[in-house]
Amino acid sequence: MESDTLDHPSDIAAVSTATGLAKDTLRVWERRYGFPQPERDAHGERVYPAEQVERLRVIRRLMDRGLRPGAIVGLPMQELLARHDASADVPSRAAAASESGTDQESASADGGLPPDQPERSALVDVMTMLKQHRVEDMRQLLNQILLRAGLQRFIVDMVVPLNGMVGEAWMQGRIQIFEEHLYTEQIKHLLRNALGNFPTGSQTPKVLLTTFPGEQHQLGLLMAHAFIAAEGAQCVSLGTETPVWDIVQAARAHRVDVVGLSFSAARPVRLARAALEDLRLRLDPAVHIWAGGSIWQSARKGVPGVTPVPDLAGVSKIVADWRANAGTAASTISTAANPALASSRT
Amino acid sequence: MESDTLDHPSDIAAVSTATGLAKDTLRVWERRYGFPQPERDAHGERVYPAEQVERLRVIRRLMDRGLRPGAIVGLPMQELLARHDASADVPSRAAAASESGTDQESASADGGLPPDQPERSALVDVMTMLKQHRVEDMRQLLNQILLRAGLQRFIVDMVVPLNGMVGEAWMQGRIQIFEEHLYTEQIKHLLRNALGNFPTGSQTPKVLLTTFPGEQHQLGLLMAHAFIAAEGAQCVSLGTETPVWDIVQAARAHRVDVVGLSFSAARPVRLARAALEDLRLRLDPAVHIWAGGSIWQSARKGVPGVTPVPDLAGVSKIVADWRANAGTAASTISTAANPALASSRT
DNA sequence: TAATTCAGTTTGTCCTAGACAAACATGCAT
DNA sequence: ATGCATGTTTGTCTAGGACAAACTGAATTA
Repeated sequence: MESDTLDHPSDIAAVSTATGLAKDTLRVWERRYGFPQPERDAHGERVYPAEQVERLRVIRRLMDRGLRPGAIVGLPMQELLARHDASADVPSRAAAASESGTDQESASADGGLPPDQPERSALVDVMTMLKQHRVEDMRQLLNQILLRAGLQRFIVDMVVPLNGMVGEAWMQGRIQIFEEHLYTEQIKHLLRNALGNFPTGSQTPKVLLTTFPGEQHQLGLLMAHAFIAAEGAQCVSLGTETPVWDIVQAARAHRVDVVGLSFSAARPVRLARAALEDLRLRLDPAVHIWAGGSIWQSARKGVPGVTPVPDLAGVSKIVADWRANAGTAASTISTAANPALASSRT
Repeated sequence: MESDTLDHPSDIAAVSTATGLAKDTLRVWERRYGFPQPERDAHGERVYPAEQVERLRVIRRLMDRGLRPGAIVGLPMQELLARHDASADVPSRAAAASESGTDQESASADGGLPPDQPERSALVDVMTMLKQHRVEDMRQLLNQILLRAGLQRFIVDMVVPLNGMVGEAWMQGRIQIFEEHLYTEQIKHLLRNALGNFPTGSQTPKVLLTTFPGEQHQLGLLMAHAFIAAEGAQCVSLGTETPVWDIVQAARAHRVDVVGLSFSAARPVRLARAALEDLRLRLDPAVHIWAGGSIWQSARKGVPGVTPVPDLAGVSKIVADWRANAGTAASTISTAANPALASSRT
């Protein structure tokens, strides 16, 4: 039961999708670090033993936490797990609570909520149910908490920590990928349902929500959507992966006040920044851009004309700010570096 | 209003994500067919003019309809659109009604429903609202039809044709990508909501639903989920892109009777077949595999031990069949070639 | 007429190895 | 402590060659 590590070798394409590492990257690592070191089939093509794939996945996880390939790629499994524990403790509470294999919006270790929530044990209960595949029970419990705590608190106190725990558990092999999928699916279901019952109030600001191409990241987007909607703003979601140009078009067509983008920690900061700059350039200067998600944990500098939203709890404030000085041209705001970092790095 | 074709050049990575064509493929086409023919930047790297990207997208669309690259890659835009109209008519009604840019489960041009549905005009209304960005009106109309027609008829009579129309409209430049996204998002919302109100009946069979890695394809999966749930079966959805091995684990853990996979027409048949064979091999022989979606329009042979579900209307029958001879080992069934083809090819 | 087999062609992906810019770390000066 | 100049790390791009799987279409058989 414990166990069954994937036991069959895969070609480079399979490894690439399984780990999220580009094929080019896999080849270049082999050249540079000597790992992975796949066998070759009759035709000279790479064949990766399952054990190496497993290691690659863990490496990927560590990288999402900010560790750099050169420091970890060669290491044996045991050592990797040790690094993992290490990185969970010291570097920053934010990074520790953050991230999940699933995908997730942001962490709010210091989100300004009572430290001893009554939901503490509920978290454990949910994990237990997940591990025992009691889907129906899990859904009921979550739903009950949602109703009791309200949408925003539910997200901050339950969903965010759960994302972390689920990712953690996967990393340590305590749960399988399919259980992670199952969890994600339930949460999405719940949030969508809750969202459906919200009046599509025509309050300001009107926010267009989506992600850039490459950011599949549904749960994060959905959490943002729910949070902003709960704040009384009017949301239009385009789903994930909208090309920049189409975001511009959509913003124009819907006459939105704000474009909200969601990012996961999983992708290179460089791409995100380039896309953001591109968007800022093409978008009407009067339209604000809010960029939320875990990139802000690894990015040092912000992007001119873009408001960083390092955690969900910050949403309320930003909406309030917007309402305070509505109509101000966006591109002059927040040229400064990301303030979120100042607090967590030390 | 009409227009704004994307007006800025992109590098190979951007083109790859924008068109869904692999980078290797883009390079090899250039070598073989002389198209695309990107310019080069100061560093000798490819820079694709917007016009070529546009053409590539149309080519991609035509390929999804079954046309082969060699026949169309060199052609100018005008000619491409002509081919498009041609392919919509003659080859097969199935292929014409099928496919959409969004993504879609299957077509049922001959799904056994009254040819003159009262919803005929509703389809046009929805398209109009979409083009005018009257999101709220659109949602209300769709919801109303859903309630009146019931889930299954709603999907077959509204969603499937709409998917086709939206894809069509995009192809002809009558709507933008973001409008397509918007449409998809609304439908997902609606279906999830409907699904949420369904009792999670513990009837047989118990079906595990997901897609293979690489198949992002949420809408198709969701439609299948809704359809099967409406049939009274018990569904567990893992969301999209579950690795084969994890499907096996999940099937075991949940003791399901059937594993249902959803496929889009967009991806190479070869990969799908390989994955299916792999899955068949690892899965308990008593568990049936249902493979639904538009692959069956381009695949000639079926896969041993896998039941093809070429269109949603077929689901009812297959569920009924299962109930009739429940418990029969699955791997002996349907070794024959795909029956769906016999009718459409001639 | 319809299904099979066989050759011939098309097509996507993989291979190697070199190059370079952007992101990062580090040390130095203010 | 903060700003700027290093040096290093790292992902992605390039080239043309190779090959197997998927397709086409004709010839064959039931």
